[in-house]
Amino acid sequence: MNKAEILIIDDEPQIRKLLQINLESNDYKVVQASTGKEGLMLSASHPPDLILLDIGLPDKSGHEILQELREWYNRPIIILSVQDNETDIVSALDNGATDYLTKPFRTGELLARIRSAVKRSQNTENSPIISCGDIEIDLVARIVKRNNEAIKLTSTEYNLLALFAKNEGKVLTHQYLLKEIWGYSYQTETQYLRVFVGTLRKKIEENPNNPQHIITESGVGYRFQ
Amino acid sequence: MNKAEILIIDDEPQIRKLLQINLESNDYKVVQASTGKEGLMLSASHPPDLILLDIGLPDKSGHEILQELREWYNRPIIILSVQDNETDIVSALDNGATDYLTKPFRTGELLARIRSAVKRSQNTENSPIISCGDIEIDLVARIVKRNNEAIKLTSTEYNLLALFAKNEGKVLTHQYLLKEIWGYSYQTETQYLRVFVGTLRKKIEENPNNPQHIITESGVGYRFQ
DNA sequence: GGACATCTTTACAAAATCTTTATAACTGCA
DNA sequence: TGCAGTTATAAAGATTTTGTAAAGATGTCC
Repeated sequence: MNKAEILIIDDEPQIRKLLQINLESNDYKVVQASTGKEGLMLSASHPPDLILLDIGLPDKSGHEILQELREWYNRPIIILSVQDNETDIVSALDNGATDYLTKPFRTGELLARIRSAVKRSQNTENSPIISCGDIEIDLVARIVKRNNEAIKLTSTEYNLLALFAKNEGKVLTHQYLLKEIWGYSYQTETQYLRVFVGTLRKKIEENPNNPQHIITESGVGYRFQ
Repeated sequence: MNKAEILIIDDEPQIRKLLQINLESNDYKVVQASTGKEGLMLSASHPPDLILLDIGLPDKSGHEILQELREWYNRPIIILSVQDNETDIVSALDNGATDYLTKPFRTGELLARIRSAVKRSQNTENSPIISCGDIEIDLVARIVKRNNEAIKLTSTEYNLLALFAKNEGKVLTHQYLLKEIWGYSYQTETQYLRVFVGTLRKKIEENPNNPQHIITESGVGYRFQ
């Protein structure tokens, strides 16, 4: 199973270190940024599963970063702050923060709030297995089966298929798919999609030349059924 | 839009009263229960949009109530508690609580956390569907059905039909349609429209020679009904 | 360091879609 | 009826989009 990835945006090295140690020992992969700008770049080039954002950054206010992130990033953002005033908290929550903790925080509580947020964002109607015709996807174990036989997928292939399955029936645009899987800054790389849809079809379709699961919506995107 | 409904489960009347006043003045509908048992009954008979649950109840511990609720209730549950110990918080969050506030709480913060939770739980709701006789258009999934059977449309055909459907009954001029679908500089290309209305009629009309949905308004434009 | 899996990029063929042209059909009116 | 203006349909041509194979690049694990 792949580790969930967490991006820490905080200018204090000792806080970053503390978080890193705690998160890594709880089986998260950690990426760090010391400025808001760096955080925005990192999240755009490779979207993490959750962002821990310090409000008091040197270059830009955390509120600005939050707003910029929320223009496209829709996974959890937990705010960490020394500020314990209500205005800050309310404004952060209303601007799309998932949660708000004041420093010093209790590590156990932070971890629990991270677990809770990640679980909710993976939000699959509390059924961890998506079934769709002859395809079965176990979102917890990250295993895909076709006619009860396990299929070997690379990490990107799996992420793409899981995203499709979570949105069964809906047309997902190229832009959206690229943004979710590769990151905000990859929105124009539609050729990636063609290649990966191609390999996915070879693995999950009965007849890849006449796909029954991943349907092309020409000019728009793809649809999973 | 209907008011969101909030169920308060708390044994202290003065807290309930305080919450009630604050919530109602923020346009929520409020239902109250003074015991865990009553709360379970009320939520089962008429599920609210969000539950505020006090941990320290006289009959059953709030943790038990939480677990029982989570067996079937998947909208937000926010815990209110005088307990500020980490064990309680972690256990509540891991048992499916959406958030955890310690009393005394700040009203503005509670309201912001409620807004945040409600917003998040709502954006997984189903998509709006425009229905029009035997035609059904799902604007989010980008799917068109006739007599419950999916119809394959090209991107331009779909855009045109969606535009028609959003303006059901109104006459849309050639100019307007061309401007919306093709762009400002195509306003004189009425032949495009004829071609695409033609293919659309073939796909969605019972008898394309006697269209019932896309009606020609000679010299002006088209009307969808 | 080298074998291996995976991702990225390139090139080209195939398919789908859009645009244009030609022609037929309809409508209202003298 | 015949005419002018508008609309409908079919089909050829042009363009865009998609699919596939394969080579190059990158990273990982021993």
